[in-house]
Amino acid sequence: MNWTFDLLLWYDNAKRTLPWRETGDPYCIWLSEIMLQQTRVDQGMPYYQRFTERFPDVYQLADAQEQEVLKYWEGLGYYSRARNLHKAAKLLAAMDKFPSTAAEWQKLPGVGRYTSGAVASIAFHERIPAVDGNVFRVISRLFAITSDISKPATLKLFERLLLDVMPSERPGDFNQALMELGATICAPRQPDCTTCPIVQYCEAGKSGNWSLYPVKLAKVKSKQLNLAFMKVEHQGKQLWRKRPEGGIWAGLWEPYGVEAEELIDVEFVEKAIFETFKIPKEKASIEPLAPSVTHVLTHRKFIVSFWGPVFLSTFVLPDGYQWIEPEQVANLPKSRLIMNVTAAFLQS
DNA sequence: AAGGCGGGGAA
DNA sequence: TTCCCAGCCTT
Repeated sequence: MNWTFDLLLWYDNAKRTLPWRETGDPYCIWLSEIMLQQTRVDQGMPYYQRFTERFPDVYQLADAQEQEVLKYWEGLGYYSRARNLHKAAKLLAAMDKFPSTAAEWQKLPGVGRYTSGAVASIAFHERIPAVDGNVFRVISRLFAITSDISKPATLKLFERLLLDVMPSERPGDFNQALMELGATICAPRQPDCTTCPIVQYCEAGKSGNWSLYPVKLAKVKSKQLNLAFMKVEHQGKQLWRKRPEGGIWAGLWEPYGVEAEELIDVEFVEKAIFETFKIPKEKASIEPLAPSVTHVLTHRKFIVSFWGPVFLSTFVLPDGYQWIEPEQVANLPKSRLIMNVTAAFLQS
């Protein structure tokens, strides 16, 4: 007997009931894997429900407009996932059937080593590992591995190790069991080793040294940036733009704004408005629309202020911006930051 | 190999 | 605050 047996036995009894575990549909399994990238189950669940209701199969998704797909992703973050999902759906819809191997799945946009392994093992029973953050933690503790998990070579090491030990039967359940253990018992802090089904095999668990694993050297450094959004109006319409490809919040909408390294005060905003819209300085006088807020991301910290309103008598359209009817604003896909402050823009 | 890319829950 | 979550892509 070995640890893989005990792990699977535990999984059969203790696994959570999740909607994507109630189906064998590759579309649903693929969607769930994309949606849960760097995202907790609790956070993704309501999105999964709404998404599958509106896009029940790959053809419905492929036929949709990207803006509507983003609308259903609104607030979930990492929006390139939604755009790549949509692109991949178009490719899949043009095929006779879903690919059945991890190698084929990994050719699709947004599908990397983890997701391809997860989909192929769960939906098609291919004997291939799926190493995510949970698996890194469980396996590094189980074997007291001190390799830096932020290095690609360490991922290969873990995949090699798992390929050697994973059972031929139920590879998908085996991969999910590792993730389930990491998510429910073998937590980053305060793991519950007393209820762990494989603690007797675990180097870290037996010695109480769980806090040493996994080893992760790279740490993201957060940069601070200042943003100012302005309510600019012309004949009852507001100035908004769809953020360009390539950067943060790509494809999502926001009101007219400026960004700067330095603090953005009223003088800064008045100067920006004067230079952009060429209106008389005395008419460029504006005030705060709402209190400033701090918006924190993993790699950014934004200090955000809101100004206006600015009424334009002449029609000025900065590059990339459009005039939007206030009633249409609700339909635009927006980042969480913009979702939070849209009300202040509409009412004031 | 390194950095960009969201948002939220937990300690 | 800090960590990290069913990671992927570009440079």
